[in-house]
Amino acid sequence: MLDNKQNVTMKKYAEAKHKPAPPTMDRRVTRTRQLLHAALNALILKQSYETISVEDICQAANVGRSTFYTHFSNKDDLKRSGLNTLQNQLLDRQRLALSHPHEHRQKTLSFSLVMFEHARDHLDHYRAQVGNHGGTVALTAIRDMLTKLVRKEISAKGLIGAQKEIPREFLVQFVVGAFNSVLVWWLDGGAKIPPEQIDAMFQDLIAQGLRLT
Amino acid sequence: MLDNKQNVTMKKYAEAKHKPAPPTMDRRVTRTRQLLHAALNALILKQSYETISVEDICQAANVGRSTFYTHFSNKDDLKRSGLNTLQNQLLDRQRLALSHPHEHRQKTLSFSLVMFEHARDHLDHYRAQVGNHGGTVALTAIRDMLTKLVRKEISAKGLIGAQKEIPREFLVQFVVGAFNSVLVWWLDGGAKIPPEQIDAMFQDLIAQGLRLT
DNA sequence: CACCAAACTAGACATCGTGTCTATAAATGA
DNA sequence: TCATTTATAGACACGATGTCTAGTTTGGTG
Repeated sequence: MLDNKQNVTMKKYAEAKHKPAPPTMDRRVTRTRQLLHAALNALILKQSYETISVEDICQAANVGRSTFYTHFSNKDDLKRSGLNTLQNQLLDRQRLALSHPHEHRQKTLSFSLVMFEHARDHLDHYRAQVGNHGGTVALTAIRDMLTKLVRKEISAKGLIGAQKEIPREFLVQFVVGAFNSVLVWWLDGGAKIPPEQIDAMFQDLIAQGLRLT
Repeated sequence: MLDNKQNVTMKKYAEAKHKPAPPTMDRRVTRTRQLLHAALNALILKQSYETISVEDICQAANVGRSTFYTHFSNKDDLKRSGLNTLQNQLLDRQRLALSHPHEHRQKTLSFSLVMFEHARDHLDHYRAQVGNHGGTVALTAIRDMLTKLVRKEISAKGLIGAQKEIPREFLVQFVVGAFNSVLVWWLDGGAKIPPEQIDAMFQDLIAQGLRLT
């Protein structure tokens, strides 16, 4: 029932979740997918993700609607797939950064700068995928990934005084929520502030708190 | 074109955005709306908001689908309308709290405790409307409201040292993001921790920052 | 270059959810 | 009781989704 001829053929390229990319990929496949991703990203910058139809994407990409469904099972699938590329790059950088423990300042969370920089380097993708217009799909994915990262970073470090009695998960949610919010704001504003600077601001608030008079 | 007989009649009760409630309301109207709200809230606790159809809601409420549309223009409208009730109550409490300046601790943001308490007092509503299953509608609304509140609170107070150079809006986004995230986490977990305690934790992190060793 | 397998495509199809409208029955409040 | 307001079933047009078929085009390989 499920083994449709077309689907079976395309499964050859099925992105096995975490393997890099199949050795060689038919040019047409590459082209089509790239066109669809680009089209979606372009559309998101103009209208909200929810209001975009598969038809719209195909039209913008100049690709037949039938073709869309041989590559992706629906709109969310397309979006997620685009996000995965970014995510893997990001995780690679993250690992790289952590593998240099000499620069690893102790009292600091290290995930944020890497992420701000990565976002700057792929600004268009990020604005579409993660910005306000991008809908829930990407934000959920990013949030999940961040949550794991932060959980690990916080667990690896100790806490001082009264904060020992605060549930770890509370801290994680606090940090991730604050970061996510700031990131979206930064992206929607066009990422005018340089990564190092916005990260410094974020680190300052995380470490020092909000100092009101 | 737009003046349909039914719509015109129902407009009598149109909630004029911020006026309290019409003097007398037909029993049937009250009953129907209440049923629909309850049904939606109940459904949200079982499945995600996006997957719920108007048909589903009507079935759960035991109300004709035609009837639905004489009261609300769509699913989001119903949701928002439910949220408005909560919001107005919350804003009232907020005003009340601010009108007692003697308890008004200076170096502190005051919105959070009021909100945690209000959430505790209407837990079922909140879990449905604001929790993770609740979709984007409510979160957006809550976020907007919070943003205004926090913006006002921060502007009213001064900042110390390096933080003077951080954009106000950055601070606002940081605080709102952190709070929202914590609130959702708390609600999804069943709000086991008492409001005073979770607020103390929040205030501690906002004021002192994350103290890592 | 010629060929075959793989990818593209238009278009048909069934299905579902939406929002509007009409005509009728039922409930309400005066 | 009675005029008015609601509730309702059901029909309708519409648009989007996901599947499928049959025919065309394309790219990689021998």
